[in-house]
Amino acid sequence: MSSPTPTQNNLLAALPAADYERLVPDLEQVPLPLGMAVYESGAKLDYVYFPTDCIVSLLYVMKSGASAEIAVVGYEGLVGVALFMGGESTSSRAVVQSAGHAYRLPSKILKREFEHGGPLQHLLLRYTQALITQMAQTAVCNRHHSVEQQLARWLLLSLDRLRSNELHMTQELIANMLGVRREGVTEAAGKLQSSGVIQYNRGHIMVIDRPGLEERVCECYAVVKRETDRLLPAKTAA
Amino acid sequence: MSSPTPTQNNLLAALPAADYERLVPDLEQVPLPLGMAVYESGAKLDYVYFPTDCIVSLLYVMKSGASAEIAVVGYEGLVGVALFMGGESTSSRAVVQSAGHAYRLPSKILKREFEHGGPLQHLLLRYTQALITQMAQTAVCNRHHSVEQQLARWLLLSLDRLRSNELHMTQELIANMLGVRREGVTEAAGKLQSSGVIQYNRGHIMVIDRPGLEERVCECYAVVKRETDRLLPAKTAA
DNA sequence: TGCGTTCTGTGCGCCAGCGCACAGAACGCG
DNA sequence: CGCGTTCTGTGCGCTGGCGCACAGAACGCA
Repeated sequence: MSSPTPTQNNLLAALPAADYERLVPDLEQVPLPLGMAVYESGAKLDYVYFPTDCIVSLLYVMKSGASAEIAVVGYEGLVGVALFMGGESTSSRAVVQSAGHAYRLPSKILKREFEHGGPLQHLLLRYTQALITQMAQTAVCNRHHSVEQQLARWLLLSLDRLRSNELHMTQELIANMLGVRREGVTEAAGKLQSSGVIQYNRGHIMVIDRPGLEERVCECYAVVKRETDRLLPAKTAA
Repeated sequence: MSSPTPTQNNLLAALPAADYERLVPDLEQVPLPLGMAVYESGAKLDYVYFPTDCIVSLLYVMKSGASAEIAVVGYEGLVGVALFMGGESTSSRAVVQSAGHAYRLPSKILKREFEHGGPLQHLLLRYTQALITQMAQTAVCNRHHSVEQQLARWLLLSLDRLRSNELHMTQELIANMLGVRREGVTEAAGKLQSSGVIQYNRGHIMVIDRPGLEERVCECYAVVKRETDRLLPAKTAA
């Protein structure tokens, strides 16, 4: 597997050529190993990250140690929206959930470009709105849906963001993301497996019947997907 | 009670004089009656609303009819961030939760001003980030905290946004916001009342011991408040 | 090959919150 | 003043998810 190019990130790919060319010299590819904290709660952001083949979870960790995922970011987005929103930091952490690579850009550069307005700014703001939709729907899902439905939603969202149908991830980790017990994930995954929708194997999950999975998911997935597609039409230019 | 002025909305009040003066002619005060849908899920936004003495809930209503509040907006913010984020619409509804007034501004005008960049843009984006924090924390709270804690959080957030210590609101409505049973609210409110923290009376709630209430709330309230205060320093200029 | 470690499956008892079904209490309209 | 309507309180039984405690299974390193 060769090293990914910047245009494998949809936001970078969607930039007008002129903007893209101006950014390229400052883009630096970095490997993002599993579990790495891309940024910590409350910390100032030195870089923003454009994932190409990894996923990063935004999650909040409570004083008690319990945690909950707020949103997940993959090749369709960037990590660090707080930078250009003006806050410089957020109360959540960003953790690599599936190892891979990202291009990072110094905060200063992104801010400068953002301030120019125009397509780059519009693109980033539209992405931010897609992220907002994801957060809102996470709140709703947390309130009303079963662990099984949430697991299905989480799988679909994650796999969409990896352009893949498999995932390396222990049940323990998934439980942390969903903010539920590990045993709850075991049970839910067991049901999905015995219905032939997924195949689970010690930290390796594979979706073998995507339509089947989509039948079992709650409406939350579709809401997020529809809104993401609406706000971020696939690659425009490079 | 005389009619509120635009500067009772913190965002409007924080604008530089020049920007404010430019907007004033297009600001129109409107009464927002209880229960009014300021905008519907998926609908195009014709106006944005700057509340002065009311609160508006952003909530998502599921196909089943069940609902959950995503965030609440008062004099500190505006309703309709999707407008300048580029989406023009959102998947949630905005419903008046406590009647009062707002100043509304035609979408076109706000968009034009936003595109100029500068203080107005920065202010709106910072507000949006505060809103994001609120949504994220709502997701966390929905996952991990008891109805009583959530009720406490909701009361504090709502009252902060009304600059008040009382609220007209039935338990039924609160239950809709929190996405729980009405009986659950009755029970939680009963506990708070018997500890002398609030006083409840047929659609009329009054906080009589705010420190007591703050002792019972989960950390989610403080996170949102701290972040809101950080991002939106109180009135700057008018 | 063997042994520790990590991951997954299972079986409890427990409890918060749900759904439902009423009863009383407060209000407001004619 | 009386009567319908709205709001609040209470009492069930039920269930999904929690916390805990193991046991087996797979892996990986020596």
